[in-house]
Amino acid sequence: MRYRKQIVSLLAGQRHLRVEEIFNALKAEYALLSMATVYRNVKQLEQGGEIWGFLHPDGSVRYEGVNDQAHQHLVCEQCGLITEVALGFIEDLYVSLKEKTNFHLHTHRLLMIGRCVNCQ
Amino acid sequence: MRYRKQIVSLLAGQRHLRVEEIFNALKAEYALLSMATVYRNVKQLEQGGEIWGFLHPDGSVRYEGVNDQAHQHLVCEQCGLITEVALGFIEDLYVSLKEKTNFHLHTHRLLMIGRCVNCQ
DNA sequence: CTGCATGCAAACTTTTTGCAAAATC
DNA sequence: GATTTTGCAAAAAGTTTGCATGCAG
Repeated sequence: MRYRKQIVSLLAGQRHLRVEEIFNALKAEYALLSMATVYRNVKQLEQGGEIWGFLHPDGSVRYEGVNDQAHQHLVCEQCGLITEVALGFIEDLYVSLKEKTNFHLHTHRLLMIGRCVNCQ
Repeated sequence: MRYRKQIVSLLAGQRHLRVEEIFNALKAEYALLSMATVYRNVKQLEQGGEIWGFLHPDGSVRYEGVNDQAHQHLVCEQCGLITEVALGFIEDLYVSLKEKTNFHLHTHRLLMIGRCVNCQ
């Protein structure tokens, strides 16, 4: 996985990219790169928990880096702007879910959809 | 949209179905039904906020009904089992986000991924 | 009637796979 | 050298669209 690091760092910068966008970004540097490779790398990184994908309200699958900083998404349904916020209390869930339901949480994805400041 | 109601009630029953599964379920009753129609209906229902889709960890897009009962998902990454739980405090978010960031929340999707009781 | 929803087939888009060449260890 | 990763091309999924027909208001 020669491209592993590049993909991770691409996604580390607060970005939510489609596979094709990742491809284009890397393509600039590695002209020979193929989509198949990007798909393979993305899938492995996702399974390894280093990045994750979610369904954007526009219908596309987007990926972002999993950083230690727990954070959640505000997605504007009008313009697509994604803002990340930190909602600390989510962490409490991990503990209480384990206690109450014996469900062992590994990770979570909170997508909050609405209208951003500019689109109201 | 002749199939609107059937799709909504199919998804109302605690189910998380792929488009193809919706198609198969309705196909039993309406032999002539085509996938295109299901896609068209699903998309319209989604845009209308009656159902919504999310990316299941297995990679497929699944839909579920939006019922008044706010609820969240526990998805087992091992067996795929989806459990729904009600986490009341999420509602507080709507108010506090509006106050703090002026982001007007319309809806949210919380996916919690981990291991269910049987798969630990 | 008039207009919107549907079925069908074709066109796209997105994602996966087989395999030989190349890179890695 | 043996093993893993890559490019390419082709195939398989998944999704959308054009158009003639059918159903609903």
